[in-house]
Amino acid sequence: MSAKPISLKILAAHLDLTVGTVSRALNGYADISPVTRKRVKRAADELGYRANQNARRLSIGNPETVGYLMPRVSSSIAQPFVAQLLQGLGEALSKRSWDLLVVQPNSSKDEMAHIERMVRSGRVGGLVISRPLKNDPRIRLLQDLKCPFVVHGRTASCADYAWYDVDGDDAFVTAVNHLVSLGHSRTAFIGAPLQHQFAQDRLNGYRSAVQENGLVVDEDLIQIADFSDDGGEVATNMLLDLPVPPTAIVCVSDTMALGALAAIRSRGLLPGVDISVIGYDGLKFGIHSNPPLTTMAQPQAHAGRRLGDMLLAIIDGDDPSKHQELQRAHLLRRKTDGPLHNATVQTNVSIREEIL
Amino acid sequence: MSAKPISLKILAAHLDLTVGTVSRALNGYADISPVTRKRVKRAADELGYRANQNARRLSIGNPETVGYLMPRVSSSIAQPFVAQLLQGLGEALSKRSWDLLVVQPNSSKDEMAHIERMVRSGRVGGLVISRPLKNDPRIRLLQDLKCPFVVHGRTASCADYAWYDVDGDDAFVTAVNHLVSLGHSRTAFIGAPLQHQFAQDRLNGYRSAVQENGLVVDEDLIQIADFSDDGGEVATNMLLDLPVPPTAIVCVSDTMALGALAAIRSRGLLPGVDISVIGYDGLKFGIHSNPPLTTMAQPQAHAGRRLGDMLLAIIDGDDPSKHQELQRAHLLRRKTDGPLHNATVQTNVSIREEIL
DNA sequence: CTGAAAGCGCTTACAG
DNA sequence: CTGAAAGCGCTTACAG
Repeated sequence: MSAKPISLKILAAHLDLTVGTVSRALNGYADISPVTRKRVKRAADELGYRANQNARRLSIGNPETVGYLMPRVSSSIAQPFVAQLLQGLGEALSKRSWDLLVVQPNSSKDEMAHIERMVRSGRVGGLVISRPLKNDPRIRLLQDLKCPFVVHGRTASCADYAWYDVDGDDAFVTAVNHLVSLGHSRTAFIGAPLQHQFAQDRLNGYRSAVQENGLVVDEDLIQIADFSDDGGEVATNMLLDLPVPPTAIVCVSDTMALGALAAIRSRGLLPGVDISVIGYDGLKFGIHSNPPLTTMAQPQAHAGRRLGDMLLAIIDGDDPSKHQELQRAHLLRRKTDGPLHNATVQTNVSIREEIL
Repeated sequence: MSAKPISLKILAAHLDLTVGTVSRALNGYADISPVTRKRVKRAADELGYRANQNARRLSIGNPETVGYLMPRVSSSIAQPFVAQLLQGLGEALSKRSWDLLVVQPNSSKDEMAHIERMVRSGRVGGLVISRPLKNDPRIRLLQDLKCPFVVHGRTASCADYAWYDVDGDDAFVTAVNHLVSLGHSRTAFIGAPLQHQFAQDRLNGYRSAVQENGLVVDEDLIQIADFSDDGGEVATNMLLDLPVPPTAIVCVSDTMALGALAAIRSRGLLPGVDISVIGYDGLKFGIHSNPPLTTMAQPQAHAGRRLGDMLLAIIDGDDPSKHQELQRAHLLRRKTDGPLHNATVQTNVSIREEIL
């Protein structure tokens, strides 16, 4: 189908030189006379010669490629960060003109098999993985395979590998403190399934912040749901049905927070006035929600870039544990956080009494 | 850094066979005795042998890899479709265990260079590109290089290559007709820069629908702006400042429509009541806008999958022009479209008079 | 400064 | 049914 590319051999023949000489000229070896170097480069340009990468990489024994394991199918709203991450990774790799391979596994088993195949077949020199589970088998596998890797996120015991993460614990302390300062003493937490380490971290932050403010953690105020807007909506409905509903909610993601807003509005309540909601991520979309979503914004523009740089450094021989970067999220106030509104703080018991 | 993978040579030595025999056994050649085939496969499994892909691909002369050219940095809201597309492409390729390479160029020049390098260096056997320009140099280049490719979107003269597109012309006819049926006779169009073919297609649909309904195209009602929510907001403000503002607006994307909603709300008007707005894309996020966004939804879940299948078929030798697929968008009514509301249809002239 | 040759790890006609 | 050998297109010591 595609036109046969010209090889080093025919370029050499064209120049009346040997392939070895041409190769060295092209690769800037010092022991080539300036004049033939010029000649060779010119001819290569003219003929559009490009070294075959499979051959080159086989020869030098380096795949010059890293792989990115896409997070498995999550809610369609949640994906925007993937494009940004790829962008950053690509930038980092392009400085050395390495390639970026993406892999999307269907199941956990599949994922493990993919990893093993990728590294054993010499296709990649390193891997980046996202959103680790609490006890992530991929990390163990990569360590066993002695394959350089970096993780976007981190697990509880993360001392011996490289990672880039945003401090979810800290973020939720900030969020809860902010709500307390607005007068809220019943703040609920809407979380994602706890096998994800990030879900656990954020819950930990919530718990410790509640306690540090001299309040008691009410387990009824902790709702774990599907990591989606629908999940957020379901969880919020549970909370609003409590005998004593919360006056504020922190959500593990902006997407879930959008579901929370929907549930709140559907009851005729006003987010930010009757009930405060704080999301997490800082998605730009939150500007357009109803009302605009207050959120803990994470500085994720550089994540891909940093992860790429780290991985390259590790492949070059750096100690992975030297490459660990913890960023902080910051409170981005829009319109869904507000002072405790006493008039509307009523229990469902009293509402029911009114109805009866 | 990474553990040295075991090669065919050492696997063969381990089995007391030659590499040729082992290779054929592994690749299921018929002329290998069943018993040694079993023996070989078992040993391969036990030792975790995986054929080195650079060597294999060099030998068979097939990169077994396709590349995806990421659209250049667009607004962060607009990116979600990238993840979906990659997912679909990955699925299609995985059936034959081909690899997916992603490339993100920084400039148009950079992009052309990338393409040339990718194909000339034998890194990819085919390429998929997104969002073609009206006269897209990438298409010409790929044709010159005789490199199999498919395009996500299409240009005006698209007879001789493979593409998958959603009919933007048709979609805007549908949108305008719908608004006309609601009583709107002054519908504006908010578009993106016209070098993008999709922007032109959608404008064409708008124009012809207006005319087909016996109305006159008012050039003041056509606003081209930056392809972002801010662009949509700016354009809408221009429209609302007209002596006789429109009563409805169709937008070239949901993202721009969100900006339109913001501009409308900021004037104390109600989208869907005072002014109708219809977006394009069908982003799930539109459920959460204020109010929920009516949109022309495109069935993009399968785009990646289809494009991947097409590309593979073309690489196998199919005629590219046999692979052209045009999907239709459908009207997804949420809350921003409504009947013409006479009470609020007032020109700015009258508003100004009130103020004076 | 350039050439001749070995090697990277596979696949695949060709013998036997 | 298996072995011996050539070849894929590069890179890189080693001679000279």
